[in-house]
Amino acid sequence: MPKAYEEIADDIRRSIREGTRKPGDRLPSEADLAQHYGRSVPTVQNALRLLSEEGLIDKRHGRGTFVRRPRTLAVRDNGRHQWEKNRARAPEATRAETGVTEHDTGLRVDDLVFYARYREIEAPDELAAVFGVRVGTLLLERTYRTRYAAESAPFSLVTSYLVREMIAANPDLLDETKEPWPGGTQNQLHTLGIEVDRVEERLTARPPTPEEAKALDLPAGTSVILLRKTSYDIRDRVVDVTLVTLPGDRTELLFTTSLERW
Amino acid sequence: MPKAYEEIADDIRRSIREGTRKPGDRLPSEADLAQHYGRSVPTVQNALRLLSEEGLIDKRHGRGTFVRRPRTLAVRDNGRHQWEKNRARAPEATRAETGVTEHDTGLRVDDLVFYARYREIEAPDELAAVFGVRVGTLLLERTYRTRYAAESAPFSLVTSYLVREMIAANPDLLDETKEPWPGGTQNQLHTLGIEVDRVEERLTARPPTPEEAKALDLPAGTSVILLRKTSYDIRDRVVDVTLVTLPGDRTELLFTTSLERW
DNA sequence: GAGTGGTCTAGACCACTGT
DNA sequence: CAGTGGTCTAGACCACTCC
Repeated sequence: MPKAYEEIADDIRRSIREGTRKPGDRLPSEADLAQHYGRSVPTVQNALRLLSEEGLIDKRHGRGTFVRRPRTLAVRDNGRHQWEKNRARAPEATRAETGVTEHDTGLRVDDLVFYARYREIEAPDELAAVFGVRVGTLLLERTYRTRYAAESAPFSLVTSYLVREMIAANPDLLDETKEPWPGGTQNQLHTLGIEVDRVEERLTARPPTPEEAKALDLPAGTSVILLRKTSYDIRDRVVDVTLVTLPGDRTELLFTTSLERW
Repeated sequence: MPKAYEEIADDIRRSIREGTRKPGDRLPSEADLAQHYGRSVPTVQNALRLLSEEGLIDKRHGRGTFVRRPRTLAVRDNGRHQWEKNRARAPEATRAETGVTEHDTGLRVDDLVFYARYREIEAPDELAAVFGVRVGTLLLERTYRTRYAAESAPFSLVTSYLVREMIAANPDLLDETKEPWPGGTQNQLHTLGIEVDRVEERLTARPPTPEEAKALDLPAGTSVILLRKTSYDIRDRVVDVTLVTLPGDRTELLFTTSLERW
């Protein structure tokens, strides 16, 4: 026994994949679709919800249902880490010109709006273990939001953790009003004589929580990519842990792995 | 005006986050919840669907609704590429012992069931551009499915493309019955004198298509990670393009970037 | 067979959008 | 204001699971 809402969804999905309906096209109203398929409105809504969850359509209250346009804007390249390291010892003027974010997006500093908040917290179990410190050790938690000047939602949620004691020798690093810091975290660590040796990034993906969907202005039918970046210095200490939440429909991550020559 | 189904969803979501309801717990039946909240059954179903999309609960027909257990099984590490390169020149006995998949998952060859299909296709626009060949050039398309012996669904969908002319010198490479090939693609290329220099991996995430959900046996409320791997040889030619679809709830990707010393 | 979730209806009323 | 999607009801019947 074929399920009515799946049949309707299959039919519309096919029309989108085949190109009969193009990105940006408006679908008939739910009432019209109900009549066309000889079903009730809730059944049609059921079908449309399925397609919405798959990311194929956008429903807009009061306006209609539209075929979604695919999009990917920012590319985040792991070459950024070497790039940032090279900049860490450059003169301030050079560092202030362009940051990693502009390096990623190809935009200029003026196109972006930056926000940072610092807070001190006591290390919970998990972070204490990663940093190799006792539970309760003071950490500096730094929260960042960056968005396009033209848009209202940030394009990533970033939280970074540092061990307070490790960086306290430079009081400027505890002061959120010094952000955005020219040259980024690697330059900040450089002022303390810390050299970053390697960066580990762990990735997973899942549907957004309601809070994430709201903060990143994500439509239904999108995923978030969770990135956990751990920086090690040349003495193999963990010097920074950063958690990043990225919108799956607007982000591409690029990792290049160079191999040793034979 | 608060929406009833959101209030119900918020209430249950809170109970899960706070730990009042633990992973594996069964929720009351929809009828019971409807009575408890003084709402109709469809409204309760609406709330539960929301939580299901978020990946918090699992609905199982005829059995009940359960708090989902988080899981991550396989870790895919970009160290795998150097590891595979080192093996590419090893004796066959060594190569046959362990493949990259076992390297990733920590399992033994016996725990896995392997499947491969080869097919020749004419290069479409996009692949032709990547390989730097004319549209219509013959490519070898290799489709792989690997699954745990104990489970029915594979844990990834893999499709690899090679330029037929580039590999035809070794007829064994055109024969799917030679799979699984000890030492993997890098050893296959090595038999032709091709040395892989670097690997580029591009990642995005999105909800699964119905086909992907079925093939990977994905429950509602999960995402897929799409990985597109491009291998370059030491002459900077593209020698392999591989598309991988991974279940977001069972996979963690790990990338390590080493930086040059000062 | 009892209990669970899955599908569907017919219709009401609300909320948002654009004219 | 007309048209659109959003929410909700009360109840029917089906399909799956387990005892």
